[in-house]
This record gives sequence, structure tokens and C-alpha cells, in this order.
Amino acid sequence: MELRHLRYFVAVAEELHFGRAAARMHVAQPALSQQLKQLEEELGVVLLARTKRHVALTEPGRLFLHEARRTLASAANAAGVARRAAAGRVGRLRIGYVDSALWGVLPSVLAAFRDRFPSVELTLLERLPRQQVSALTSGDLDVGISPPHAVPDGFHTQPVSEEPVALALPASHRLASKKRIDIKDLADDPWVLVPARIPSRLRDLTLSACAAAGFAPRVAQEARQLDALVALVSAGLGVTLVPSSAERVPRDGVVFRPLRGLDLTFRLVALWRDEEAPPALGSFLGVLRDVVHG
Amino acid sequence: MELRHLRYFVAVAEELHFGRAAARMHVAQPALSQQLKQLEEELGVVLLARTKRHVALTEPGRLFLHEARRTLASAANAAGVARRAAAGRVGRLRIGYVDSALWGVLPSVLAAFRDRFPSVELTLLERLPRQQVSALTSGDLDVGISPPHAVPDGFHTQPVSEEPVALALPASHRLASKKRIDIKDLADDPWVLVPARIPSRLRDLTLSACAAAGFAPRVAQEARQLDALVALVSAGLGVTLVPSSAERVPRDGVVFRPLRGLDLTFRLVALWRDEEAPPALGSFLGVLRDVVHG
DNA sequence: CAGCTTGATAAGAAATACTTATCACCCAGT
DNA sequence: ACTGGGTGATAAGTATTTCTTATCAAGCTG
Repeated sequence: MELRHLRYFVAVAEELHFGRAAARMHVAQPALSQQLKQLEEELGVVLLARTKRHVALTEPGRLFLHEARRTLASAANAAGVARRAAAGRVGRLRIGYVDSALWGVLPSVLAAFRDRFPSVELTLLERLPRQQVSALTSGDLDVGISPPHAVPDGFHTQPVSEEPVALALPASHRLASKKRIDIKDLADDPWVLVPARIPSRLRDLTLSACAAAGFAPRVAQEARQLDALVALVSAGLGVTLVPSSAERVPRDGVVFRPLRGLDLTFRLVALWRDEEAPPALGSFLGVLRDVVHG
Repeated sequence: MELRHLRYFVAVAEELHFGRAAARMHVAQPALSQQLKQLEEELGVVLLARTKRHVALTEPGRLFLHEARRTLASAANAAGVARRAAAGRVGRLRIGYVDSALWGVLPSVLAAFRDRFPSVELTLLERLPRQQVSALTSGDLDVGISPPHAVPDGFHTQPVSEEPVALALPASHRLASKKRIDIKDLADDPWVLVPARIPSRLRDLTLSACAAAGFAPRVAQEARQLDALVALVSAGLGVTLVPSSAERVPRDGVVFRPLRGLDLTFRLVALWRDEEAPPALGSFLGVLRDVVHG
């Protein structure tokens, strides 16, 4: 049994006339007679009651018609799914991201993507950059959002965000009223930082900025995630550097101030491997580009 | 696109190996390569990532696999439905019956049928015999349950029930204590009967029995249905003849007594036209035969 | 690097779907 | 009654498609 049999049968069942059905199928009438006979023989069931003048459906034929339509619709749907999937309109996209990306454009990128490609199933996984790289390599991830450092060969990247780094300090801090802050004035302050064992671009930026200013920051408290760091700052336990987009999430007890004379930039890129890339990735990168430049 | 393409694709997707898939499909390996290439060209989608050494599913392929399985299952189901329908195991059966059949074997026939053929959709329609004949002729009914009178040519019949006619009389009736009752003793009694304008085998039997006994029954009250007649009897409004199976539904205030010296039989048959008969009718007649004879 | 495995390709063979021609049949209209 | 248009089935030949065998290029393995 092939789909052709079903197509022919449905045509005949709908027209109840071999000649018209044949015209609809763009074949000659005997072709239908032959194919339907073959179908009936394979099924061992008489689907059509031919009365030499009229064609009618038998009861099995009536039921088979319904199932045949279902099957044809299913086949058409399969083709449609494949094509839409290839166009990146349906499918699955597993996105790895670093914690700090949640404060930047990622949420609006995701919102825009969901809006334009509602049938793509999104999976979001918070991962450190090196974990993203290995997950991308093993095929467990489709795209990562990381700072553009230590990206191995064979990976493609596309910019996500680029923003200045700001200082987060307690509202009660002696420098809180200043408009811009010189990092040198914080040499004796307690700092809250990501633990050394966890690779962190923000931590690296902080350490190198302090070193350039001639001191090493005294770490009063550690936390792994940006929101925890800001929470510690609001509790007055120290100061820290954050991407300036963190300012968009106001929090009591914390003020954000630009640094004077220091041009630290926090960058994020999307990274992926072309070999494993699912079609939906193209859609995602397109949306990303639109959001970033629009 | 044909089911063959889907079968081949599913085989390759499951084996992830053209050679093994070809063996499973009982064809040579190039056939699969060709057919899959053709499928991909028709869809305009690469379903399989061939790396000269391994075969993997692309994301569209992964989604297409699911749909292809659905489609193949749907096709197999269509064939199954047709075959089961032809065997009378699924489908539809529209049964017309006379009111009095509800007191006889019909309920147990229906129960047995539902039990053995749960997938056959039953439609029950109370119809007078002549209505059954015309509905059968026009194809609105598949089988009728009627007394075997005035069955036109071209109809087949099969016995359903054959039972003596009993007299229903009020419990307070002067003859209620008798074991058998002579119909002559009821010449002056009031009767409850089906109206003359409604053809009724029971009414005909009653009138002919009374005529044979030398009187015409005095009709005190009329009712169209058997349960209504019995209700009138229980109210003491008269007597009437009923199929003896009506005794199995006890009712306060009514006693049933056999008639003396009178051998009236109430028969019911199934009737149908072979031309329009759906397969489920065969199943129904089989169950009917089983219930009637055993 | 040899040797095996894998999937793609080419070309001929086999299968099968389709076409044309024709028939038997039924019904409608003279 | 009979003819003529219309219907689906059948037969036979053609065309198309699918499958087979033979072969190749590429990649992994020992």
C-alpha cells in the first residue's frame, strides 16, 4: 500500500465517479480502476460498491476513507514539519548562558525569539563558559552565551552585548554621593567577588583593574552569582564591579557609579559550532542580530 | 512522496546505517540511497547528516522521523480499520425495532453484541414495521425487528423470537385467580388496545381471537405502546393481550394468564436487504442466532 | 599504509504504473 | 424497442520508476 492508493481512493470516494476522479488525479481512468482493485486486493476488502452505473462506498470503505484522509494529512504534515524545521521555524534550541547574561539583552532576545518562532522549543541552561564549550562540542548544547575569551578553534561567534563596567557600592558608602569613582579610592575597601576557583570574566576584570591601580582587592565575601554579589553589596559587605546593565534592576541599598579614567568593557558573544547547528540556530542568530542592532 | 520513502527513512533513522536498514527492508543498499536522496530532494530538506562514515539525523530529520512514524502507523491503522470493518468488528449498525421487541430477547441480544463487538456503533430506533421497510429500502436502516408479516420481496429474515400470547388483566379482576382464561369470558369486559390507525400485530391477534370467540372487543382505552397498555391494565381500565415475555417485567396490579384453548403466537424476525447490508450486520445476525438458540 | 567498511554513483534489468483501445453494461430518450 | 451516451472493467503495449549489480571514493583501524 502506498500513498498513491490512498490519494486515488479518496478522489474516487469524493467524486463517486472514476472518470472525474481520474481527471482530478491527472491520470486516465483505467489507472484508477487498476490501482483501486490492487488496493482492495491487498486489504482483502471491497471498499467501493460498483453497480455498473453508480459508485458507492461500502461500510468498510466509509471508515477507510476517514483513515485514509487522516493518513494523507499526516504525510502532508510530516513534510511541512520537515520544511519548517529546515527553515528554523520549529525544532529545538538549547541555549547555554553565563549568569551575568541574564542582566543584559538575553531576556529581550528570548522574548523576541519566542514571539517570532513560537514553535521552537527553547531550553535554557546556566553554564560557565568552559562548560558551554564542552557541551557544544559533545552536542549537548546548540549555542552558548559567553564572554569572548578562550573560544577554541572551530567555533563561530556573534556579538551579543558590549557594555561598560560599573561599580556597585552600598548606598551608605562614603563615596556613594560621588558621580564617578576612582578605583584607587577603594584600595582599602572590602570587596565581594566570585570565588577564585570559578572562572569569571568580571573577576578577571576586577583584579586587573585593581592591579593597574596598584593594589590587590581585599575579598571580604564571595558569591557565585551576580545577583548574590549585588545582594551582598546592598548588605554593606563590600563593593564589586558589575556590567552596567545591572543598573536596570534597581535594588534598595545599592548605587551604581561609573569608574573614572578606566574604560573596562564587558562583552558577551554567542558561540556555536557550524557542524552541529540546528536550523533554529539561524533563526536565533537572526533575532539576536535584530535585537542588538535595532 | 510515498509510504515507501517513509518506511525507508524510518529504517535508516533507526539503524543509522544504510546497509543494515537495506537488509531490514529486503533491498540492496543503493536503493535506499536513491530513495532517500529523492525524498530529501522533494522535501528540499536534508534529513540525514552523512559524514562518509556515520549517519546521523539532522534536526529536521529528527522531527520528520516522528511524523513519519505517525504517518506509517496511521496507514497501518487505516488498513486495520478496513479489515476489521469488513469482518463486521467495527462500523455502524442502525437497528429499527417495534416497541414490543423491548420486552423479549432484544435487550439480551444487544448486550451480547456490545460485549462481542464493542467497536460497532449501535443506533436504536423504534419504528413501526412499515417504517422499518421503507427505511431499509432507502438505506436509513440496516436491520429491522418486526413481526414477519407483510415483508416485501427482496428482504431476508431471520427468527428472533416466538412466544405465546398471554392475557394481562387487573389483579382485582374477577378472573384473576383463574389459572387459564377462556377468551369468551371477556366478551363483555373493557379492553385496552393500540389505536386502529396504528398497524399492530398484537391488535390484529386480539381482534381475530375475539372474532373467533364470537364477539368484538369493546375498546375502553387506547395506548400506542406496550408499557402504556400494561399501565392501563394495572389501573383497572381493561384487559389486553401481550407477548408472554412481558410477564418478566412484573408490575403491581397486573396478572398475566395464559389463554385456554387458544394458541396465539407472537413472532418477531430480523429483516434486512442484502444489497445494503453493512458487514456488522453479519456479526449482529450471528449474535442473534447464538442468543436465540442457546 | 593496507584493508575493511561505508555510502554514493552509474548503468542495465526488473517491476509496475500508466496509456490507448475496447468491451459489456445500464439507463434515457426518442 | 432500440439506439446512443455514459460508465467502469479489461487487455495489451508503453513509459516510468524502482531495484540490482558493479564500482568508486572516502574514512577509519590495525
